[in-house]
Amino acid sequence: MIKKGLDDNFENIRKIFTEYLEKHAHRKTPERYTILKEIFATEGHFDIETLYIRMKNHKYRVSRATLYNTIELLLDCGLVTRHQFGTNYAQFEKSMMFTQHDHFIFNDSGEVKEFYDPRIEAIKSTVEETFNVEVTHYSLTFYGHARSKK
Amino acid sequence: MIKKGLDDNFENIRKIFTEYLEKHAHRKTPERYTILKEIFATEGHFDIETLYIRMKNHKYRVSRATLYNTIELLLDCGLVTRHQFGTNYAQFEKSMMFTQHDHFIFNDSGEVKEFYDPRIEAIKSTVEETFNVEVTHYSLTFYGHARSKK
DNA sequence: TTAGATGCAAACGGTTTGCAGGGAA
DNA sequence: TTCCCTGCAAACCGTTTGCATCTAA
Repeated sequence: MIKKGLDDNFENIRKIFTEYLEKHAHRKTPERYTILKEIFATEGHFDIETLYIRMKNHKYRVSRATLYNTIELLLDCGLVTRHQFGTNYAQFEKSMMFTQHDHFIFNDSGEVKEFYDPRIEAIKSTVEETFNVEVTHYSLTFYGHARSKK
Repeated sequence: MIKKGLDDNFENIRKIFTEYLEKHAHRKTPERYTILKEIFATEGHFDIETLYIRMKNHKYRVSRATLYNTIELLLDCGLVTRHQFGTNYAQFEKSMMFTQHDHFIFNDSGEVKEFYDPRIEAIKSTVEETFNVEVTHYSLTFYGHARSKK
């Protein structure tokens, strides 16, 4: 049951990607679909190198160039989100349609926690009014460490 | 009057840096003080390359290596803050002791606006309680564009 | 058939590092 | 005098690009 649900969900993702590719007259290559599948098959955040290694381990050889190229498309159609957690390399995660969230990063390990606080929307609105702008996206990240137990 | 006030303020900054260097048994080299001065003499955000060029124009030749080295010290003693606005290079700004603020970035030009909304503190507290952590710092950045006038 | 995509490797650009020479303590 | 710091240039590493080859349409 659950398995089927997940499959159905991925079918939907696949369809979104297909529609996007068709709309923009991009080719539907097997590489692109395999990358999409690999990304949606795993949880959490990843960087390009990790994804590259993972696909190698799964016996599917793609070039880094194609990974960068495809990630670009996935970002453009909203299926993947890009983060830059204070480092000089990018991290990504599959978009979770109905669960907008922000991040807490452990200073030492880099471990990522997710949360959502609706009050951020109020701040966003205020910023939009203050500068007379339209916010397209935002990034809220807290950094810190476990509380020292007393 | 105002000029004097600024100078006094910089004297104070200088003193903070000196105390930091002494405390950590780091040498008080002229390069380090010149870099500090250059950073506090200008407004807004900057990256290493910009600072490098600017110092060259002011007829003071420093190596990039020394800039990176010194910035590290300034970050460590809290006189400078580091940002990574979604790019793969870092931007910095002098710390403004009494004016905590966040950023709005224009997607096209990269222009930076600053704001402060106290409601972020409430979100921070909630995150600390939720994950039982202590937040050491955070980053809140909105990205967007000017409102299209109708 | 052909324009767009892939794979490979070289180029790029910000940052880091190794090392010889220089200067603060 | 000592050894930390500086300047220079090479190394690093994530990302981008050029190009020959391949393939979806």
